[in-house]
Parts: sequence; C-alpha cells; structure tokens
Amino acid sequence: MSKYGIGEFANKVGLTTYTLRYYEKQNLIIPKRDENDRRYYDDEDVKWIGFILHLKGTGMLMSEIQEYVELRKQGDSTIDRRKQLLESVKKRSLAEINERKSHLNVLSHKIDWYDGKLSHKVDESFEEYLKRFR
Amino acid sequence: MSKYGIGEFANKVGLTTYTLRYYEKQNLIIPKRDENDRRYYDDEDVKWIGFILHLKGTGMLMSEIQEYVELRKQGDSTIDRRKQLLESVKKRSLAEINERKSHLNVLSHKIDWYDGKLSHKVDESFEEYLKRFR
DNA sequence: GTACTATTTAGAGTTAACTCTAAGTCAAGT
DNA sequence: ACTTGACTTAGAGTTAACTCTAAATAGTAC
Repeated sequence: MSKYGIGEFANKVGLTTYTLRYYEKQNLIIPKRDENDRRYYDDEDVKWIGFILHLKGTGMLMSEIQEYVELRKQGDSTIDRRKQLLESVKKRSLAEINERKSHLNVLSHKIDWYDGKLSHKVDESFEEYLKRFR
Repeated sequence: MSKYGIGEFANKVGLTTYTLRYYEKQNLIIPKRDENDRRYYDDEDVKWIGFILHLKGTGMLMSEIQEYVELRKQGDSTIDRRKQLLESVKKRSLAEINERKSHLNVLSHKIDWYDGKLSHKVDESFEEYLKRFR
C-alpha cells in the first residue's frame, strides 16, 4: 500500500492524469519513478497535493505556488519569505472576498427589486440606488 | 454634456477602449453612433456599464450576462427568468465565497505555524491537522 | 501470442476574457 | 497643406490553467 500509479492517484485526489502531468511540468509536484520510468505517488504526495489544492483554493496563482515550492526546496532559511508570501496571498484573498461581497450586495438588491419587495414606483430608481455603491 | 467618445467613456468607467469594443462585440453594451460612425456613450451607458461591472464582480460569466441582456431586450415578460438567473448566480457566488474562506482557514493556520504560534514539536503535524479539513 | 489497458512523451488545442496590431478615416490645429 | 490624435475595422496575439492527441511502450488476461 501507499504507492499509487498516476491514474489511481488522480482518482484519489480528484484530479485528472493530464492535470497531474501538467502540475509536474510546472514543478508543483514531482513523483518518483519505477524501473519502467512510470510515475508513482505515495501518501506524502497525497498530503502535498492536498495542501496545493488549498493554496489554489485561496486564489494563489500557479506562479506563486512555484515560488513557494522553490523556497521550500531551499530549506528553513526561507521560512520567513514563505510566510510573507502566504501572508500577501491571504491579504489579497480576503480583499477579493470583500469585493465580491459588495458586488453581491448590489445583485441581491436587484433580486429584491425584481421580487417586488422594493416598490417599482418609488422615487429612487435602481440606478439611483446603485450610485451609492460607487 | 452627457455624451462621451469611447476614450473619454473608457476613462470615466475605468475600462480600456479595447475592452469596451470587446464588450460591444459580445453584446453587453451597444453605444449609439454619430454622423461619422463613431461611438458615443451617455449617462445611461455609465449606469449600465456600472451594473455590468457589479455583475462581473460576483463572478457572473460573460455568457450569463449576455443571456441576461437578451432577456432584458425581450421586455417585462422575462422578469421572472432574469430573477432566477441572478438568484442562481448569487447562490453560486456565495458558495464560492464559503469555499474560499475554508481554504483561507488552512492558509491562515499554516501562517500561524510558521509564526511559531503553534509549536513545531507538537504531536500533531501540519499535515495531520490538514486531514481534518477533508 | 495477441488483445487490452495503463502508462509514456512532445506538442497542439481549448476556454474566458481580454489586449493589441495594422491599415485606414476624419477633424482640428498651425 | 500637413501633422497630430482620436477614432474605425478585422483579425491576431496573450494569459492562466488546463485538456487532449498521437504514437510508442510495457505489463496483464486469455
């Protein structure tokens, strides 16, 4: 157990084999090879790809993850820079969430307007309302 | 006043002229033309592009905005379908926010770990911790 | 030993949303 | 008249992140 061919691994982590080979080209995850030069992945790789997917889920770009991977390779002396990198991603990601929320507010208001929850004949039109968001 | 050439309008709304012509090709906004066939935009267009940018800000795809625009052209009989469309976008967008938040939790935890706020020698490794998120 | 299946590679194709280029038109300024 | 600058078009190029194709190889099933 704890050795997976690329197909099996792809199933396990919810990616396609295409994507895994692509990530490998991009240096995100480099599996070992067997006697026939075939890739195999282990449980460390499962954990690592899991973490990568969390990073991607925050909106971190592949190029940034590449940078993170390179720092990681250089050992503990880069911990501070790695932390800074993650902090800047975190900051940006939170800002994106807030921006999206504010756009969602406008969309929600429009839905309410369609719902008739807001009078269609009131003095303030939807467009007037929108102005307040700028 | 309240008539803008494409350059002026682009400045006003924070887009490039390229993007505006592209949006026009995609039927998102169709400005009027003067005697020389040059585009001009008015304050209605300012409001409309503002709304479009809110929609884009929620993660709504151009193809979905196109659909919305087509329904709008067909008049009040499509209000219900427009509302449904916006509701499905809203639902998806909220789900995306929540997913991103959960990824951000993991990233924050990693930052704390780097910070030494979490002991590096504790029984539970970062990888063990991560498992709980799956 | 032949078919089937999973792999391998390099490289081409896809998608969404722009972004830019080239060649031409037009009006205003000097 | 000529230059400058903003515009016009069709269509090509870019970016990020995949996604797929084709041809070859290697192990497994009958």
